[in-house]
Amino acid sequence: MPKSPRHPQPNQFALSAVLEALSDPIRRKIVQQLSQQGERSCSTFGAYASKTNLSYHLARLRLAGLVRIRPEGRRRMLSLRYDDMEARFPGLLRAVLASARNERSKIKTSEAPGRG
Amino acid sequence: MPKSPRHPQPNQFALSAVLEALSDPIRRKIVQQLSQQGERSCSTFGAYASKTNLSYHLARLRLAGLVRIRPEGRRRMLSLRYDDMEARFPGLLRAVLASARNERSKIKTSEAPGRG
DNA sequence: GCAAACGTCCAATGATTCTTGAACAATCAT
DNA sequence: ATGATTGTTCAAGAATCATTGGACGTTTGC
Repeated sequence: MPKSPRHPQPNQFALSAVLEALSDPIRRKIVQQLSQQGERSCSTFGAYASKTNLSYHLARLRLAGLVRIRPEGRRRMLSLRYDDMEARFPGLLRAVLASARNERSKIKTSEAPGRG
Repeated sequence: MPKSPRHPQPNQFALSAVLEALSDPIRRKIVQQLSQQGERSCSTFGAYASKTNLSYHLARLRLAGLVRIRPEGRRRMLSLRYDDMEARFPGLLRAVLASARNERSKIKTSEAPGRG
């Protein structure tokens, strides 16, 4: 694998890039998992996209400042840059994660209360 | 002008559509102005894009659930659907608006502490 | 060195998005 | 009805994004 990739600093984060990154369901899912389960290798997310495509999505998350990628052996460990995001855009990531959780339980809201 | 356009209900709002809508600087600027100055006519935002292009951006905001468009005479009045957004995705719009305000004051952060 | 495991980089393709201009529609004033 | 105002709709082009396959680089193990 190539060298360690570039990571922007918090004061370089662009709101447009962050929102674009989070607007994609695959990328949002990855961010969600990282927030729940902590650091993980790229291959953990192999089910969400092909190898190449996953690399593309991870690069977008990285360039937006949302994730950090750290080489370890022949793997690359992914982690959420929650604190950096919080420093730059307070409350934003938290709100998006909460909204994503909330949306999952969207199906069926008003209708047929029935008995169950 | 055609009939009154379609507006989705809060339980139909999609997080991806909302984040996509807010990821564009022009659309975010419009949302920002609406949040600060209340209801306004489309033409108020004529400086941000051409007539046709503006109509396109406003349609995206509308379909995402972010704005309501109401015909009044020969104008169309725009307003932010803040409460509907808050009901569907609590804290999200507030966080984005705060982030947008914050970003504006980004230029020059760490450098030349000097004496002032 | 050679092969397998894990990912990245590049070029190409298909799908969306953004932007524009021309034509159309509704309202207001004369 | 005529014309000006205010926006929408349609078709088309430019730009960007998403996805894929093939080649390549790095680490691990024989």
